[in-house]
Amino acid sequence: MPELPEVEEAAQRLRRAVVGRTIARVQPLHRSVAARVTPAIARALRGATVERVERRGKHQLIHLEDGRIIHVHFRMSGDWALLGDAEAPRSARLVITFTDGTRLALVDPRALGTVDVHRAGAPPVIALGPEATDPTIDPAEVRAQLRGRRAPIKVALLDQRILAGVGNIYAAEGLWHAKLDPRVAASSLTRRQVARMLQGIRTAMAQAGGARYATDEDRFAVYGRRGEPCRRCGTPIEQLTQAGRSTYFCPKCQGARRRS
DNA sequence: CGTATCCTGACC
DNA sequence: GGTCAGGATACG
Repeated sequence: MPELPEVEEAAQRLRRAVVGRTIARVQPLHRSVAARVTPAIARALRGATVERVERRGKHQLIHLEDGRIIHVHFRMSGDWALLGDAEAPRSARLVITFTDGTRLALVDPRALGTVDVHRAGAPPVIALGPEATDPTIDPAEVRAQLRGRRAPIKVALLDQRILAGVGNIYAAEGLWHAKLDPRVAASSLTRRQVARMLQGIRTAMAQAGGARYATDEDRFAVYGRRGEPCRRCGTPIEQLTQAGRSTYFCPKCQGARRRS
């Protein structure tokens, strides 16, 4: 499931599965896909060969040799599944069959994911900030982006134009690592605090991408842990709602009054 | 700016 | 039955 580390992992599986292969058949199985991949568009994909797979933030771009691009976004619950000979699961929203028999499914229980086919020469325009995992990001530039934004920092982080790939979980996790209060105005962060926040997000994402944990419980420091003791100071983790999304944080070590 | 909305499933 | 989900956008 899908924030930057998970989409990156999915894109790698996709790459291994489809680069160099030729599409034999495209079957939209739900209106979430069929609304944009019409029967004519699906038919026209037959015979096209995949040249490469690119990830930008949480977006995946399947570049075809003829210049067309299949643009996929998992939204809340999308993922790739290789079907083999198995029947497509109930949650499959799109199945692509390749000439060598490879069968790839977009599984997406909530059916909020999107698939768009762009014709050659008309690539998608996606407004994204720098990749959240990029260690060369200049904190001063991110701070400049955050100036004049009255939203709380946690809400601003969900705007993909600030940092590409940060979602609700890693926004909370990154702020915890950086000991920053999710409620403070984005515009109030110092350059130093922004630098710490960037490091915190990278730390959180690196932990997700690295060792696999047995359960979700061990993967996150604060996300989904309301009432459990903070790993740093033991204070119970609190949950609040910001812009309609849950935010988890430690009221003590992410307190508003602490400086740098 | 916050809120509703798309859609389905899991859980209380 | 209601509420809540790791996303993004169209609203008012």
